[in-house]
Amino acid sequence: MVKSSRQNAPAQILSRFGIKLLRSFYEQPTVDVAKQLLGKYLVRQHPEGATVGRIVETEAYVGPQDLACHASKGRTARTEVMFGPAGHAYVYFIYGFYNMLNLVTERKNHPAAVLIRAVEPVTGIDLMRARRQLDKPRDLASGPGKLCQAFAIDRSLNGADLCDDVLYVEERDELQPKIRATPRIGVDYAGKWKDKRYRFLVRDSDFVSRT
DNA sequence: CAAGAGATCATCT
DNA sequence: GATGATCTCTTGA
Repeated sequence: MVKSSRQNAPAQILSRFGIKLLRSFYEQPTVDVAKQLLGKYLVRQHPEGATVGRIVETEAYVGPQDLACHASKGRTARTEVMFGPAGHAYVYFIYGFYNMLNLVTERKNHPAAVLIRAVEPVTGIDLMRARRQLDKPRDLASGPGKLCQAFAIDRSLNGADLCDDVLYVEERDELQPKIRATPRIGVDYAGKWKDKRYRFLVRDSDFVSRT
């Protein structure tokens, strides 16, 4: 018995646990990172329990020239993290209510990041329900503000290293899903940059913020 | 279902 | 003093 279950162990480990993404992943061009994050798993460790979600929607904010990117306004206290090395969280507060989670990309002094807009709840669903005061899995993390609420992500995580153990992304045993690209949401002020197709969605996912 | 308003505060002018 | 990488609720068809 013991022997036969040991024989099965490697495959089980590969499918049940993922491999944490390395900093080199985040150092790639921002659009590539945004696309490749789809189908990977956002993991948040927390005293109340872990929450995990399959990333189904992202947006790329590619640098200071991108008028939708906060860094286009210059280097300030808020945007400082984006000017640092890749593989850190950029979390900011907006509209007086919501936090937004971004993952910093590219090299030091090139301010760019990927906004995580929606995940499909996988682990810790009851914890997400409690935090969101909602039952339906589809509504738990189908938007950047909702997902931060469900995952207990706030500005205390601004600057967190994604190569540590509190907040990170892992790859599981899954091929990259089919992708759809659209303009980004809520950036009408960004001139010619507002029409760039820098929003990426998993095709056919029911867990995106909007279609 | 679509459209609109209101909530509420950190950040930058 | 204005605004925003949003969400939820209300209204009305």
